[in-house]
Amino acid sequence: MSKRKENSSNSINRDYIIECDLTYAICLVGGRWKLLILCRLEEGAMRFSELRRSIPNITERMLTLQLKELERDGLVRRTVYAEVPPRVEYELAHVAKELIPVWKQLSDWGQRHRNCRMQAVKAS
Amino acid sequence: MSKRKENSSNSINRDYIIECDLTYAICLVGGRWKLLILCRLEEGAMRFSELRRSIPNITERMLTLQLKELERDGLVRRTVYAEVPPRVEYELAHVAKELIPVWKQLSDWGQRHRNCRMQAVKAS
DNA sequence: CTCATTACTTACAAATTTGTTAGTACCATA
DNA sequence: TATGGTACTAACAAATTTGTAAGTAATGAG
Repeated sequence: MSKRKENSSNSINRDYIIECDLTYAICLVGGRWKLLILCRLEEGAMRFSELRRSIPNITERMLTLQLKELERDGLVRRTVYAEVPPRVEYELAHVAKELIPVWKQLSDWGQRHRNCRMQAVKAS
Repeated sequence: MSKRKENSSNSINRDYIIECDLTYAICLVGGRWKLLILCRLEEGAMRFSELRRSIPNITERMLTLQLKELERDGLVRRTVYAEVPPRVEYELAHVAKELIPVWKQLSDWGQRHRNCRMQAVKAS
């Protein structure tokens, strides 16, 4: 999401894709780490380092990038406390909270789907 | 989704990501075109060429790729009719139909979010 | 015999996303 | 003075996704 080439077919298609409310929504929470981050914030605000520790595989760079995008897109609120060592907290914005029931359902569906698949594999 | 390098951190992280039911679900329908395709199939089966025409910007290659993945993941059923010229129809599998209400909600959320954003921009 | 249609496939290239490594500034503590 | 914690940033490289352009096989119509 850094530098994008304008007028590449690729970016033209991205623009086309987000005309649809559904794919627009998916773009906001898509990417490898975003929903994982959002889930962590469900219980309340967390510091950068807490998030980092709670998602072992993510790198600092990726966490920073994704948090920045989430903030830019209004899904996450960032609060800096003027302390030393620095303290920065992230929490779900209102719109993101509205999404919680939806991602619960998606998660349930994912679980069911996974089970179906496993059955299918067993049967073959 | 073609050749992947095993043991790259990238693919290790993908495996990690799909341990969570939610991100697993998102992976199944993620990618630029999948949900757009699934939406088209909501009303019933469609031929390859119909799909292609109904999504003007997609290339044949992308459509083929995404349909293959959707089929592999059990979201779409593919039926070949032994005719000439060939006729191949795609339709939502049962699991995918279960997802319809969820993507409706996501779509509604997307619309609301988009409106909020526009207001925010106007206000600034 | 030539052309058109359908549903693809292939080889390649461009663009984007993700990961690696090292570095920053601030201050507290040992 | 050296080290450690916090929340990052920057330069670079690797991996993956997406797009381009051309080609395939079967057959029917003209």
